[in-house]
Parts: sequence; structure tokens; C-alpha cells
Amino acid sequence: MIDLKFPDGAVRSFDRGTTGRAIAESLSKSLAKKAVLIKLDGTLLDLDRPLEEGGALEILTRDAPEALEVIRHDTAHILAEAVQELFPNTQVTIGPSIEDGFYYDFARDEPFSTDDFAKIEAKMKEIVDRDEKIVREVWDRDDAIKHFESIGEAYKAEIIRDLPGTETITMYRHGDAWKDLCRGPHLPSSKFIGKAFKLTKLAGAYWRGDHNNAQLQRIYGTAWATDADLEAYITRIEEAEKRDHRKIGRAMDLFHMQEEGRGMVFWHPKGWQLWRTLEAYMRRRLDDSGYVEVKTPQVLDRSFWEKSGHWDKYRPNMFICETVEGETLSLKPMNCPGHVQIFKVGLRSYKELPMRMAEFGACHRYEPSGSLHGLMRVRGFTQDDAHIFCREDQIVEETEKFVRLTRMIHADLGMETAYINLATRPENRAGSDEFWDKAEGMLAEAARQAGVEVVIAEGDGAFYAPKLDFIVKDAIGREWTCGTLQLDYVLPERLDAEYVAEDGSRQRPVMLHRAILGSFERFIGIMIENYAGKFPIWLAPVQVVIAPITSDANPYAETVAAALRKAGLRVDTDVRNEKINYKVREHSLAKVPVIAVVGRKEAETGEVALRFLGSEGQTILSVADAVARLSAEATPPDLRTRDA
RNA sequence: GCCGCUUUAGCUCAGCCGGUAGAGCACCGCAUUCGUAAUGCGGGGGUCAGGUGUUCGAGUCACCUAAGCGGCACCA
Repeated sequence: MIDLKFPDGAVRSFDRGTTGRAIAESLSKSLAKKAVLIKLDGTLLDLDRPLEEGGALEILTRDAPEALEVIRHDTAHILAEAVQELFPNTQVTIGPSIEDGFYYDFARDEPFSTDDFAKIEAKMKEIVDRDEKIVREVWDRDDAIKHFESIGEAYKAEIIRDLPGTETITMYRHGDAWKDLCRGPHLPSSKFIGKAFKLTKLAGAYWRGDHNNAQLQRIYGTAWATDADLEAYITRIEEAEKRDHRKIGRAMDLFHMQEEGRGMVFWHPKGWQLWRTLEAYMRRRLDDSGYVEVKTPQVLDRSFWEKSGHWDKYRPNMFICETVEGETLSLKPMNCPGHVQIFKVGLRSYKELPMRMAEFGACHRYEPSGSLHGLMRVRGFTQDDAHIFCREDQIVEETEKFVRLTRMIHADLGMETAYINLATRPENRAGSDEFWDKAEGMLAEAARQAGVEVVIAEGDGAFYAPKLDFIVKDAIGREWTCGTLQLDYVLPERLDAEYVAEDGSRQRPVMLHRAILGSFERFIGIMIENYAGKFPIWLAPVQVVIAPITSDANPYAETVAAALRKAGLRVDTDVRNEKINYKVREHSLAKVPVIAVVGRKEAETGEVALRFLGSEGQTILSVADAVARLSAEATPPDLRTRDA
């Protein structure tokens, strides 16, 4: 007998080998009908799995949150089944559930087309209607390999071969014939999968994620417990698409890119205004935080990059040029070696440390063509880069300061630092375990002292040291990696940076590479999506449009504009011969934060009628009051006084 | 870089089975002077991404190239 403890606290004994289904039936007929899985001590199991051990048992129905992942996994399986029914020469490989859905990777000589999706979906729904039993079978390892080889499933055979010998080989059989190697668990039969799924994307993917391996065809889909959830998901995706920075960037006339400059951005006046506002803000924050700003050369000789190690390790990503005199040079892909040169001029004293050297450094990297993506991944970009040269015993304090600064800046820019990834020692690494223990410990401690949650990203560190990556959450809950801090003992060594210590000895400084925005390009892209183009007034390229109602009010509009501009506001006037309705609509769609309407009435009384983006009412103020109010609202967060 | 898809006016898109290219918005002109999300009328605008081929005839079919999009890989 085994003892099972139910969620209500009751403990009952059952025969060893009883199943979740039998237990459910003993509890209630209706529960047995709806039950799809069981959870034993936190582990999900098939409903028909004979139980060998007791424990805390929960019987799950389809609407349990844990069931959703299984629904998605099962949907992947019937996708595979459907594809093999329709396209017999297709081999199956793997098909897991993922966020919002699932995928399945297939090997087939002919390419799939999205035109096939309708046919495949129809077949999947047919399989759901057939209500095929999904049955777990335990197989002998060699039999399983033989089975898959005999039916030409080389990938499945390879998976089994690579499984540890201790692993139980389980197969899941759908109906009479179709089988897939799988760890499970699965739903009891295909009808429980439901039909709230949809195939979404077709993509290439490498076998086992390695580009040296064969390329498979991956079909992505989304799956949900109910049709309403599926609808909600589709709406969510459409909403996210509306925020696409490439669309908004075009509509708001912020920037463009063109064929001759792949991965390079042409910033239009409004986009560049946004950049300048952001850069000015960042510069003030750095000035206030003890940084010094520098500017280093854009192009440097090959010998320089050989010394820094980039020529060896990074050359495929560098833009290299030759001169008529036969020199070979490279555009800088990074700012760090340049900063070390400045550090190295003259003799540095320990009293100068920590030295926080910042640069809005324009870098160029030859990124693989397939990785380019709007402003998010470009080949020419400007980092908000800085290198902190310090002693080892200053690392924790400097890191903590940096974490606090980063959080403040993200908050000012409308995003929350959700957590920090601590990227720890990779497989291939330099340095002793003691070194890594200490380095990882210092970064984790600093982050904790700054009060930010730390999540370990196992093995993601650079080969020479760990790093911190900041994860921010945007307005619709998406996560972005923005901001990084990387410890470096290697470059100072390589480029022979040193300072004179208290005892007169020469010492190596440690370098902290750090960025808060990452690159201006990418960060502006993220900001566009975060705000959906509706920038807060201090960031908006055009803060106020003065819209006269009739041409009589044009001179007055110019007077008002002049008064606002004098207060430092970015103001346009719209004196076109158009109706006020048209002007309001157009500037609202252009996401201008404030429309100031002026007509004959306002011209006489010396007032303006302000209309704020997102609200329909008007606020009538005298010009002086409007100047005071708008300039207060348009003050960047770091310049605000906290009295009002 | 790899796989799939896409590329028609400034933008968003239609264009059937191959028969000489279309809409809305934008733009230009004229009229209209209007009180908070589209005033009316008129006009200009295309080497259908580029190339090669099939055909009497190609936006439409085939192939090549490029870029864009979605993934994969990459992001020392």
C-alpha cells in the first residue's frame, strides 16, 4: 500500500500500482472525466501512470496552470503526427513547449511552406477529433534504437544513443501506430488537447543548435487552453506589432535605413533631437556621478588591435580598411583599448583611483547579415561606454554604485530594472576556481547591497571574468537586456596599464567595462516600443505645437511660440490653412504631447488653450502660466526640484 | 552566414487563369477662415527590387542576385 496526501490534507491509502485515473474515479465521477494529469510531490505524471510511491498528490484538470505546458507539448506531438501523415518522407526530431506555444523540428528534403499550414492544422484538428489514446510505453534501449532505425528515423535513434544508460526509454503511442520518443508526461488522449492552437512561423534551425549540423525545418505554433486565451494572445501580438520601432520610427519621421548602409542609421531631425535629449541627460548623470568624459579615435592601426588582442579574436567582426600608402587600419569595434591609452599617459597614482572614464563612443562591428534588426542590432552604433579603473578592493563599492546609478537612469527613462543576471564561469575559461569564486562573489554581493534581485546565468560569463547584465521590463511586460558590467583583469595586463601604489610599487588596475543604455540606437528603439512613440514631454522631439484656428491668429501664435521657445521648449507652429479639427487630429496622431490652440478669443485675452495628448479636455491658461507649467513639466527628471 | 517568406506610387496595400497598372492616405494647385481627432474640387506621381530566361505578349511563370521580414546560428 502507498499513502497519498491530498490538497485538503486528507491522507488515504491505495494499492501500489494504482493510477491517477483510478484514484480520481474513487473520488468523483465528474473529476475522473475531467482529470488529465497528476502531480505527485511536485512532479507531473500521466494520469494512467501506475504509482509506486506515496506522496502529496494533486489531480489536475485541463484548466490547471500546469496543464497548459503539457497541452502545448502535446500539440507539438500531434503537429509531428499530422506532418508525418501528410508528408511521409519527413523525419521527426524534437518538439518542446515554449513560452506561449511550441515548435517541432523536422528533417525533410522538400521545404515546407506557410501555405501548408492550413492543411496541417486541419489534419491536427482531425487527430484531436479522432480522440486517440496517448499511451506511455517503456522500451528496451536497443529495441528502441532498432525501431527508429528501421523506420528511417535517424535523429530519434541518435537521441536515444546519447541518453545516459540509466535513463528509462519511454515512448508515447498515439492511437494504434504513431509513436514518438518522449519523456512525457502527456494528456490521456488527443481530445484533451483542444483546438485553441495555430501554426505561426516557419524557420530554419540547426540540429542540436549547432550550425555545423544539418539544418532542420522548424514549425512554430501557439496553443492555449481555450479559444478566448488564443484570441487574447493574438490581440497581444498585434498590439506589440503596433509598437514596432521600425514602423513608429517611419511614421514619426525619426530615422531611416537603406540598402547601401546595412545596419547603419540615418537619423532625421526629430530622431536626432531625441538622441540629443537622451545624450544630454546621460552626460549630466555621469558628470554628477564622478565620471570624466573622453573621446578616442575612430580608426587605429592594425598594430594597435594586435596588441589589444582584437586582431586575433575579433577580426571577422571588424571593419578593416587599407590606405594608398599600404597601411592597414580598423574602425574601432570597442572603446576599451583606447581608454587604456589615456590611462597610460603619465604615471598614475593610487590616489586617482577609481578613475571612471566615459565616452559616447561610436563603434562599428561587422555583424552577421542575418542578425541585423532595425535599431536593435546594427553595425554602426554609439555606446554609452565607460571603464572604471580601480583597485581590486574597490570593485564591490564601484559595482554597487553602478547598480544604483543604472536603476535610477532606467527609472527616469520609464523602465524598471527587473533583475540582474550574473553570468558565471563558462566551461572554457581562464583563471583558477578561487579567482572565479571571488569574482562572482564580489559582483553578487554588490548587486545585493544595491537591493536588486540576482539571477544566476550559469556559464554565460566571458572566458576571463563574470559579468552582470541588467534586465528591464517595459510597459507591456517584455524583458530587455539593458546595461552591463564586466570585470576585466586581462586587458590592463595585455596593454600594460599600471599605477603607483601607496608603497611606491607598480600595480595593475582592474577594469570594469560598463554601459547603462548599451547603445543609443538600441536603447532608443526600446524606448520607442516602451512608450509606443508617446514620449513623455521632456523626451518628445516636438513638445508643443501651436495651432491657430484662423489665419487672424497666426501672428499671435508666433508670439506664443516665441515665449515658449524662450523658456527652452521645442515648439512648432502649424499655420496651414486647415481646420482646427484636422490639425488636432494630425498632431495627436503624431504623438505631440501638447497642442496649444489659439483663436481670436485667446489672442484678445492673452491666453492659450492647451490640449494634452491622451486627454480630450482643454486647459486655458495665460501665456505666462502656460510657460511656467509646460517648462516645469518638460524639465528632465534629473533637473527637477522636489518642492512642487 | 543558414532556412523560409516577402519586395507594385512617399506610406499602407489591391491587382483573377499571362493581354500594356489601381485605391486610400500623403504631396501639389484652386476654393474655403472654420473653436478641439479627416472641408471640397482638381492635378502630378510607377523601369511593378535588379537581372536573365520562357512566351506573339510577363507585375503575373522559371532561374539568378540584392535587400527586407520571421527564426536559427552569432553577439570575444
